Amino acid sequence: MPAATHIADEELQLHPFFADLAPELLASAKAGCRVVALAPGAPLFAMGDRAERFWLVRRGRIKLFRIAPNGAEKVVEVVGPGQTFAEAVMFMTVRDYPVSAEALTDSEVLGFDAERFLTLLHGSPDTCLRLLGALSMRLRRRMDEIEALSVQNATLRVVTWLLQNLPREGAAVVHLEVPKKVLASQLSLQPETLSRVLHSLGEQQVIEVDGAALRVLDPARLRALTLG
Amino acid sequence: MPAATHIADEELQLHPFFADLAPELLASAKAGCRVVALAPGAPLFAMGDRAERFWLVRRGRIKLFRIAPNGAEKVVEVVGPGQTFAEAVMFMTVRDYPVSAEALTDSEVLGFDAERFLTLLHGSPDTCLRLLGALSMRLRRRMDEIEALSVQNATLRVVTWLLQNLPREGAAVVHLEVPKKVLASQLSLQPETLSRVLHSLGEQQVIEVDGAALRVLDPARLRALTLG
DNA sequence: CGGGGAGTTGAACGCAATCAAATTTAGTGG
DNA sequence: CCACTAAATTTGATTGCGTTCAACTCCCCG
Repeated sequence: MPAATHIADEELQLHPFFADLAPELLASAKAGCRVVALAPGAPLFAMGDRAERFWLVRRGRIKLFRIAPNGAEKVVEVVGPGQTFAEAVMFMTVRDYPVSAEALTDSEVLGFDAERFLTLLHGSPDTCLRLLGALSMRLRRRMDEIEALSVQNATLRVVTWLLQNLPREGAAVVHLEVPKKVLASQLSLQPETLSRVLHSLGEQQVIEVDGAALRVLDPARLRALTLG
Repeated sequence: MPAATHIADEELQLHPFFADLAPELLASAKAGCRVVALAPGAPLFAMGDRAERFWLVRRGRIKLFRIAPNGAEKVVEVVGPGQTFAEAVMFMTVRDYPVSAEALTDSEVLGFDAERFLTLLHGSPDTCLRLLGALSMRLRRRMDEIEALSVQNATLRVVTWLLQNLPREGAAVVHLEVPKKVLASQLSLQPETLSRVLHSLGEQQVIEVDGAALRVLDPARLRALTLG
């Protein structure tokens, strides 16, 4: 699919970071924007690269990950349409990407010039506050993850993830948007361990596993498991 | 020691968040400020409490931690003089503290009214940008920690911590500022495990343990361990 | 002296990682 | 539509690291 290089104001304004911008500031942001199309598996940037842009996903899914010195890969996050990533590098003195990014699926992302965006932030305290809100929420999620890694075992991490990804209403089914091994890495588990945990939860009649569809049979019991 | 209730402009301006503020804004921040003295072990707030203030340490050390449902305690961070904490709650819609805080030593902290500070941020984009920088750096550190928990074993976590806390120049000695069990919790280890790791590094002639003083005998070899 | 917390040491256990192999699924070209 | 290959996932067997439980030592402060 060819990249649509034109970017409508309306498309950007759907995102909080651009919603408050005065017309001339929005135009400036657009002027420094670049559209990038990515095939599945294609890299966008690598950890340590000089970070001159932050990104907004237009289509597809992008995997953010780190490679440890020993070669182990840890998936930090998977971002989808409408989500931004790597905004934080704009504000750091060492402006290097702290993660690598590559497409999981056929994707299209918008890259915004960090320097330019930083300049226009001076004229938009509202956008600054939205950014502060976004980073604060992310910080909290990271802290949740650190706690999970520190005190929860494999089953508990999977259960917590299920509960967090359960639709607020409607059928209690979680559809995996990524391969199981990617989910395993996000939860800091080996694929084998995730498989065993899901199997075990299935045996206990708590969930029902059908490929990428995880049906939660008993949400209450699932919640009870987290209060151990 | 009684709390000094007067707060000099100069004291605040040492901190980046206040350095850029126009005089009237600084005065406003001060007006909403409260001084709190804490004895060792005294709680400042608990996770889940309504967060109406963010804090600056004037003296002493404050432990930020979480208690998991199963009762396990995880120390997230220890903050010292000149450092702020819990700023992020200002920008979140659910304004509850995501951690608990208590004094490790005899301490004194300044608590700033979040609502008031949020208002004055509208008039100071520079301060907004400093906050964004601070949160971004913190976000990166959290990501480092997540990677460490995911891919490093106990020894590697201790070694990495040692390297990060080694003075840039001078004697290669790390003085523990907190009890070993607090450090263990920060590294998500049991106290017994930390003890064994330090003992083992001592046996290998990489470090020398003398109470709270950890002398690094061979920084190069320490660094080599991280490249495993 | 004596109590108590912090830290260390020892022994045994258990969870998840690792290694290995089978099996299912997905993707490709005929 | 099917055959074929590669990748994803599952299952089984084994190992090892860090936890857990328990006892002991060392200080510091009363």
